[in-house]
Amino acid sequence: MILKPSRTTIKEVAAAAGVSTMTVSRVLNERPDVSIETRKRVKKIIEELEYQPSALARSLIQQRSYTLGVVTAGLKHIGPSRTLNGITQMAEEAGYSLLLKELPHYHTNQTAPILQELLSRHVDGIIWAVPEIGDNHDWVNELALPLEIPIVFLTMETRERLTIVSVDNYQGGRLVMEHLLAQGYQQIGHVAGPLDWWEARQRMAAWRDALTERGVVVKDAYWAEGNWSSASGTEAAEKLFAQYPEMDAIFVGNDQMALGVLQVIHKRGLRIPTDIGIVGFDNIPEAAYFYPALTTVHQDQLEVARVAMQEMIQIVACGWQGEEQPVPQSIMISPTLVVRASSLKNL
Amino acid sequence: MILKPSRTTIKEVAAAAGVSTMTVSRVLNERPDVSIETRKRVKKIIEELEYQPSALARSLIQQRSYTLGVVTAGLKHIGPSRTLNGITQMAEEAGYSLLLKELPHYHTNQTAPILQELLSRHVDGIIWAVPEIGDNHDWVNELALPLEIPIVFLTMETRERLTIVSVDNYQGGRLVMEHLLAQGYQQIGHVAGPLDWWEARQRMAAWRDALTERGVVVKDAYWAEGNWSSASGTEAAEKLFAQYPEMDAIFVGNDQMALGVLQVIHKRGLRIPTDIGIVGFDNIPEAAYFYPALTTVHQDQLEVARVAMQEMIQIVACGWQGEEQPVPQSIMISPTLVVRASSLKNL
DNA sequence: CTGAAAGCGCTAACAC
DNA sequence: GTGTTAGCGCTTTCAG
Repeated sequence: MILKPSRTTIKEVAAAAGVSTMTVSRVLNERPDVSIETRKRVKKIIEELEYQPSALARSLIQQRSYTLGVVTAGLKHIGPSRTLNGITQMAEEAGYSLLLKELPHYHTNQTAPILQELLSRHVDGIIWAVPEIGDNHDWVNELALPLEIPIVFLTMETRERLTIVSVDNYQGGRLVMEHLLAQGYQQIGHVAGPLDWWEARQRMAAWRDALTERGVVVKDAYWAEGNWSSASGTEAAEKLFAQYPEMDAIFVGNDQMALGVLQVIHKRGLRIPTDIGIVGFDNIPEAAYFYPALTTVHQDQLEVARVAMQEMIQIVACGWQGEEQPVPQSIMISPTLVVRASSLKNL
Repeated sequence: MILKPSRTTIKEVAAAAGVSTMTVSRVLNERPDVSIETRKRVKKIIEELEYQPSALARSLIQQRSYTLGVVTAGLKHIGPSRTLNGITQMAEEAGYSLLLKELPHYHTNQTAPILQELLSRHVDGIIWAVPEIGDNHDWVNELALPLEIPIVFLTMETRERLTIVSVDNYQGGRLVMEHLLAQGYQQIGHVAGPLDWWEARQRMAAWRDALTERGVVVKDAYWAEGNWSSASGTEAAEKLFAQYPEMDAIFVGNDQMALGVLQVIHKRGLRIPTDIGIVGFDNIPEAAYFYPALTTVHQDQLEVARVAMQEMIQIVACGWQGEEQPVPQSIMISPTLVVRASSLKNL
């Protein structure tokens, strides 16, 4: 089969079939009110001419494009790209095309032009898949609320009147702590991600709360802040060992930092998990092959995308049918703990 | 500022400014033939109404959308997402929007519908960023050649009449081998990626050629095939040690498999790089924090994207101006060797 | 310098 | 069942 660009128009098909463009249109849209014969004839011509209707022209007249805008950031990191992977799959399944924008930085005050551009391309909705860091979501009340098309946020702190889908990082942290405590670890330190990240704060809060509930008075010496990189994990671990020598376990804010932590532990000649237990967060593919294999928290990004897409479609459908929109809500997806050798003191 | 969807039309602007839509259009497109006063007045109204022209309507009439289709696969892996990252950056810079499609699998015979859909949305060109595996590019002669819009392929074997941009995997492999030989390693084994991948074959060919040039008769016992995963790296390493005990270095097809290989080496109590040297490929962020830090080959995906976008823009521009198209060519981007502890026998 | 008419490719609304 | 008219939002062409 040879593809031509969609330059064959409905007019040519109509002419070739000896009918009006309207009839061709009806055939294309599988309307019932076309006689069997005409339908057959038109379909044959469509095949022959390899006619492909213009989604652009359709979008224009139907005021609906079946296209969603996706805004992301930090695609070169595994987290955002996993999220995007989930979105592409769900969008495909739902019959939507995606218009992709990647922010140059996590922080950008250029959100208005980006929304403008997506709007100018008549997207039916927007998925904002940029992690919440510092004040990089401060624009939402000003810009997102008045937007007449739906916008669904991923990985953002709960806010009134907005539709948000996030993995429950706090719960993930609690899973880690329950596990470590159940294994008999007592002196649990924490390597936090950068605390301007909402996710890092959630994970840390879980650590702090779990300890506090056990009656531990959490001191500043018990934790150190990293920046998600393995290098920062190394630094943080050195610091922690210096200021908290009794430490017998570390809850590390992500797997990459955990890798850096492991290095420090090996250099110090400590045994894992006997002398010290380690747990990470994210379940990157490599984590199962760290030395030792790393216990970590798995986030189901496909599930996040599925829920986000469901919400989106529901809102779009309601707007389309003139029905009342569902109340915006914040939905949390539960993560799961993947237990491996690095934290299994009791075998 | 409050954004409305782009429902403010050029008509309303024209009415509010007391001019025809044509004049507004001229102002929008910065045409010179509008009086200063009229221009000012129109611009003011545009501001006030927050008017945003419809890119859709423009695309329809101009027969040009300033949109490119991007087809990718395996986004959840770091390689493809890095590539996509480069593409988004370069597209933004060039003023193009991106319509993203992710194939459900690397092998799919559903390429025609995907091209069709992109065409129906009037993309100006297509970037096919799916790695070449088995016969998953066999459709190109049939479908891509007759396409009236340009299509640029990434990471594909050279083919006549097609525009292709790839990292030179063969050269990368040669860099690895030069380095290992220079370090004094003699018995160099290879853990290949899955050999239906073009990239894996290129890397392996470099290994084989380098040894052959040194007068080594390459035996089947000297290599094993993996599937890119750390698990397969472990298996391959076990197999290699069994069938090639004299081995003093391993060139591993990617970093993730190298991680699995490292595990095996540690369990066997061998010292790196004294007893055995290891080199990977890809330079994933974690590689610098493997134990020991991994020597590997870095691929500049941003450069790949830049070159691909340049080619694309050039071809589009020529088609637009009715000029002759440049001759399709296959462009190779040189990778670089990142030397770390895992292969530094001589310090 | 400005506007009127025509039309990009398609479909909603109404005829017949 | 089918065709006609009108128009989505914009720009091209040509008149003035």
